[in-house]
Amino acid sequence: MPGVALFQAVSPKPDLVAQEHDVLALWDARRTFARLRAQNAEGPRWSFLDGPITANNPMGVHHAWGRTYKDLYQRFHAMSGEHQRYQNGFDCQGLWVEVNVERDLGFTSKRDIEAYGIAEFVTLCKQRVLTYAARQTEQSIRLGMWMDWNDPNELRRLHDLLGSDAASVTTIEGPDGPVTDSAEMLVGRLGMPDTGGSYFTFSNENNDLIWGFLAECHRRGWLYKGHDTMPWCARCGTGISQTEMNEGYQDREDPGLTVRLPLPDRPGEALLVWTTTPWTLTSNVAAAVGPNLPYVKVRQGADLLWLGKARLKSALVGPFEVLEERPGRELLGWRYLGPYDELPAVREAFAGGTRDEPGQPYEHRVIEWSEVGEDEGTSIVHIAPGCGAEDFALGKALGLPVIAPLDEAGIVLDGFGSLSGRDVRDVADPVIEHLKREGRFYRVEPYRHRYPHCWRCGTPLVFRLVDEWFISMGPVYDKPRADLSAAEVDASLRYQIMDVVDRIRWIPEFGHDRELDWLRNMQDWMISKKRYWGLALPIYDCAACGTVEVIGGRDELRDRAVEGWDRFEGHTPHRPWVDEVRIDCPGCGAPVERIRDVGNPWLDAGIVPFSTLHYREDPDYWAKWFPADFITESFPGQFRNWFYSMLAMSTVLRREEPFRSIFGYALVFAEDGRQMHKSWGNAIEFDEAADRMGVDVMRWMFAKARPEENIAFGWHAADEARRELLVLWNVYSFFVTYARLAGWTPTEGIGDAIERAGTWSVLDRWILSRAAGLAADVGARLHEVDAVAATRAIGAFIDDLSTWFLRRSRGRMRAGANPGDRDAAFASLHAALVSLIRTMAPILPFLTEAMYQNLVVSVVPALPDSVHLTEWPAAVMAPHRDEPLERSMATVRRAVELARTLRAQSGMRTRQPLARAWLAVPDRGMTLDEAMLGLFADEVNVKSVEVIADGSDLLDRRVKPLLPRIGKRLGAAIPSIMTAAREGSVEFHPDGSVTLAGVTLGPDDVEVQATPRPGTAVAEDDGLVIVLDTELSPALVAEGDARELARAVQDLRRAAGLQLDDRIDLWVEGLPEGIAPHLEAVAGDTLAEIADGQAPSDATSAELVLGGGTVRIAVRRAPG
RNA sequence: GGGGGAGUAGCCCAGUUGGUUAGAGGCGCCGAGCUUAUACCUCGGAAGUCGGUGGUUCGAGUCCACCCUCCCCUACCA
Repeated sequence: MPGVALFQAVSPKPDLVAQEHDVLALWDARRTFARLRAQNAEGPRWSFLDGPITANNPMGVHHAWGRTYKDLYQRFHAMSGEHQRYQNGFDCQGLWVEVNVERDLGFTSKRDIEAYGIAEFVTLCKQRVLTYAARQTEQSIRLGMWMDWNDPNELRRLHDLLGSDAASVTTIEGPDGPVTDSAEMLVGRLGMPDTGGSYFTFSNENNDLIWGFLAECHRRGWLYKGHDTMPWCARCGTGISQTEMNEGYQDREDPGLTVRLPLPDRPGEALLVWTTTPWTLTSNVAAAVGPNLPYVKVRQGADLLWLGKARLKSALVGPFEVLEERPGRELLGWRYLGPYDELPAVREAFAGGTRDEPGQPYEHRVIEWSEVGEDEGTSIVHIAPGCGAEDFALGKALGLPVIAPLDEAGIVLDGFGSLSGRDVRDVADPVIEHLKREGRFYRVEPYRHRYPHCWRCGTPLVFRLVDEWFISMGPVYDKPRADLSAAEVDASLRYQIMDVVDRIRWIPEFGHDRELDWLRNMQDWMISKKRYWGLALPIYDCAACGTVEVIGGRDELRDRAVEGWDRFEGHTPHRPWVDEVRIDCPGCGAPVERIRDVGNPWLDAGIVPFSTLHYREDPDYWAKWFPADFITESFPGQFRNWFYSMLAMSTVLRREEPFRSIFGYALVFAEDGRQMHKSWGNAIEFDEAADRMGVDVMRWMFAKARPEENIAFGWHAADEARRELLVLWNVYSFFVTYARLAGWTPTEGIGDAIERAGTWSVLDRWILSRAAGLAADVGARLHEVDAVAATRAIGAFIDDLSTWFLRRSRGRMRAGANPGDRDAAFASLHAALVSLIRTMAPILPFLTEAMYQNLVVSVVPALPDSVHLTEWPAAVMAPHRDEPLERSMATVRRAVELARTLRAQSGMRTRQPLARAWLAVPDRGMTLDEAMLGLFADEVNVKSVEVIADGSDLLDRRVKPLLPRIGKRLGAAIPSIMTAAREGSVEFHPDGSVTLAGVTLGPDDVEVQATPRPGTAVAEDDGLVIVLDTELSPALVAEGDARELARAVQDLRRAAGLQLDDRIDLWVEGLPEGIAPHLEAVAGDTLAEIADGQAPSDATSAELVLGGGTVRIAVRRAPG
C-alpha cells in the first residue's frame, strides 16, 4: 500500500518513564487539556471538589493514591462529555507550616517568633506555602493529574516578591487577561476567577467567608468563650482541640508517685494519693474518694495510712496490718495537709475561701467524686482544678479554689517557690525531693500509659487553665434520633449535621456510621489557637464591658473600624496587620481590639464548598456547582477533620449537604506492612517512585488496591503491576510488528471493524464482543466508583487478548496467511486494542496515550489527536456484543484446558498431533460450530474433533449425599453413609433414589456426579467431557517430529539473533526417513531454503533427538 | 480503660445457615508444557494439628467459654 503511513516500530521493552515524559511534552505542545475542557464546556456538569493538600512539604506517595482517584474519575467523567471545574486546592494556614518555618529558623519558642517579628514570620509562612505549592504542582503534573494548574514559576516569582518587596505592584496572567496588584494582594487573590489556578486556603476570600460563618454562629448564639482546663502544648504555646488530641496518643513512661497527706485532726494518720503528674501536686486542692467504696486504715511501722481497700496489695510496699474499714462517705470533709501549703500561690488561692464559705481561708479536704475507681492508684484521687479538666469541673461544682501553675510556655509561674521559672518537664525530681524532705513521700515507680502528645511536635501535653473560643455543638439527647422533635433538632447543631450526613452517599458505607459516631461524641469545637499564622478570628471581646462582637467580613470591618484601618489596608487579613484595626464596642463604645487568636485550620478547609464556588460574589455560579457530586479523601482522620468541618459549616450556612457522595480510602504502608518512615529505611519518595517505576505503574497499583484496606506499596508490588501492563505491551508490540511486515493500516480506526466485522471469524467477533463488554462493564464500575472491579475486568481482558485471541491468531498474521483472514485479524486486533486503551485511559493516561498516538493518530489523522479527547467507547462498541458467542468460547477454552490436562497426564506433549478427540458438551442451549471446534482442534493439536451427545458411557457415577439435607434426619448413620459413598458402594434405583450402607436416599438428597473412569484419557468438568485418542500411527509420529524440528529451527533463528523476516539457509543432517516428506513444510514455516552439504562454520547449529536418532541442524542468514 | 475486628499453605488472603478430602484467587517455590510476542503464558505439584485450651454435636475453620497475639475505633480517669 504505497503512500499509506505505517505504524511506528515499537520496542518490545518499553522505557515507560521516558515515554511518560514524551507524553507530557505532547500534551503541553498540543494543549490537549485545554482542548478537552473546551470540548466539554457545554456538557452536563459534574462537580468534583478537591480536598486541599497541605502545601508544606513535597508530595508523598500516599498523596499519589488519592490523586490517582481524583484524576481517574475526572478523566472518566470527561470521556462521558461532562463539564468540570478542575480546581486543585492547597491548604495553607496553620501550625504545621509554622512549625516548619520555626525549625528552619532554629526557633524553639513563641518568644523567638515575637522577637523576629510577626509580619516577617507570617511572610515566611506564606513563602513556604508558595514554595511547596509550586513543587506539588510539578509533582502532580508528573503524576498525570489534569487540573487548572498555576505556572509553578509564577508561584515562585510571587514567593520572591513577597520576600523582597511585598508591596511592589506586578502582573500575572489570568484566564481572562492580566491581573495587576501588589505582590501581597495577588497572593491573597490566588484561585479566584480572575486569577485562575488552584485555590489557596490563605486567600482573602477564603478567610473572609469564614468570618461570615463565624458571625453567623455568633448571631445564633453558638460561639462562646470557654474558661476551662484544656490540653496544652507547651512547646507550641497553644491549646489542643479534641480533634487534634485524637491524633497524638503515644505510650509514655511517667513516674507513678504515691504521696502521704497527713490528717491534722487524726494524729499520726495520713491519706495516700497517687499521681502520674508530680508537677500538679503544687496545685492540689482536694482529695476525692468514692462515697461507697470501702477504705481502710493500715499500720506500717509507725505510719497509719488510709487508702482504698481494693488497692491494698498493689499500692502498698511491705507488710501492713489493717486496723479499720470505712466507706468513703465517712471520710468526707476530713482536713488534710497539702503537699505545698507554704507556697505563696497556694496561700493566696486559699485565702479567699470557697464559694460557699467565702469568709474563711480554704483548707484541703476530702471530697466526694463518683468517678473514683478501684483499678489504679490508691482510690483516693488527687484533685488539682487548675491542671485537669475533670478536676476543674469538680472544683467548679464545689466552688473550690483554683491554682494554675503554668504559663503558656509550660514554665512554672511565680509564687511556686524554688519551682518557679522551671520548665514543667523538669520538675518531677524536685517535687519528689521536696516530698521526701517533708516526709510526704511514700513511693515512686515508673508507670507506662497512653498519654496525649502534641500531634505536630510530639511534646507531651499538659493541662492548663485557659480561655479559648468554641462553637457549641448543642446538647446530646438521651434518646434515639428518630424520637427527636423538630425543636430539639433545631436547638442542636450536631443533630442537624447528622441529618445532612444521612443524605450523603458514603463509599464504603461504614463511613456513614463513623461520621455519625464522631458527631454523637463530639464536644464543642475549639476554634481558637494562640498562634500567629492562620485565619485571624474576627472576634472583638470588649475588655471594658465584656460585649463580644464578631465581624462577618472585610467590608464590615472597614465600616466598623475606628482606628488602624489605614495600617491594615493593602494587606491580607493576617496577623499582625489585621490586629491593627479596632472597632467600637456596640455595648459601651470603647475601642476594642481583635482577640489575638488565630483559627483552627479545619475552618480553612471546611469553607471551601463556599469560597471556591464563589458563594458570595457569584451566587448563580455557586448554585450550579454546589453541592459537589463527589469528593474523595483518605478516610482515617478526616471524619473529624475535613469531612466534619465541611459538614458543620455547610449545615450552619445552608443546612444542606456540601457533597453528594464521598469515596474514602485507607493508608499507604510500606511493603513490610509498617508505616513508611524515613528512619526505618522503608519510605519511598514520590519523585523516586515516578522516576523508577513510572507513574502509570503507580496508578495501576493504586487503582487495583482495595480502598478500604491499607495498601502495601513498594518495588515488588510495582514489578507485579508492571508485568501486567507489559503483557498488554507485548500484544501491542506484536501487532505493530506484524502489521508493519504486512503493510496493514486501518483506514478509519475502529470504524473498519464496525463496518465489516459481521463476516469475520469467531475469534475476531469474540474479541470485539469482549472489548464491547469490557467498555460497558468498566464504564458502569467507574460510575459506581469501583476502580477495583474496573481494573480486574481490564486485567481479565488483557489476559484473554493475549493468551487466547493472539495465541490463536498468530498464524493468521504471518506472511503467507490468507490475505482476507489476515486483514480481519489485524483489523479486529486493532479495534480491540483501541477500544481497550480508551477504556483504560482514565487509569493509565500515559501508556494509553502513547499507544493511541501510534495505533490511531499516526495512521488516521482525521481522528482526535489524543485518547483523552475520545469519548467513552461503550456506545460505539455495543453492536459487537455477542454474549452467546462469549459463552461458547468460554466452553471451548475450558475444553482446551481439560485436553491439556489429559495430555499432561498421559505424557503426550502437545506438539505430537493426535488423530481424534471426542467432546461432549453440556446442553445449556449451546452449540459449538465448526469454527469453534476448529479452534479447539488447532490448540490441542488433534486432526479431528467429534461431538458426542453424551459422555456418560465414559464416566463413573458417584453419589454425593447432600449433608445439609440429610444430616439432621440421619444423625449417627452419617459416617457409614459417607464411607459407602466414598467407596462407591452404591445401589442406584430407577426413580433416582440410591441406597448407601443400607439407607435409601431420595433423588433430592443426593447429587450424582460423573467422574472419569480411572485409566482412560477422559476428563470431565461440569458436564463437559473430553476424550483423546492416544493411539499413534507412524505418520502422526513423523508429523510430531517435524513440528519438533520446526521448533528447533525457530529456536536457532532466535539464538542467531535473526530478524522476523530474515530468510535463512538450513542444513539438516541425520534426518529420519519418515520426516523427510515434511521437510519442505518446515522450511516454509521457518523462511528457510534447504541447503546441501556441510554447514559452514559461521552457521548457528544445534542437535536434537528425533525418532531415536540424533539430528544435527544449522542455520545462517541467506545472502541478499 | 471501653467498643469492634482479625489470627487458615513460605507470604497476602477466600471460606456461604456447623457437613466429613479445608481452598477461589494473587505472590513465591518445584515440575512439565507452549511459543521467534522469548524469562511471557498455560497446565500440574508440594506444603497447613484452620492462634491455644476446653465444651456443645453423629459431625466444628464455622457455634459457646476462657486464654494468647495483632489491628482499628474510642477515652485527659488520678
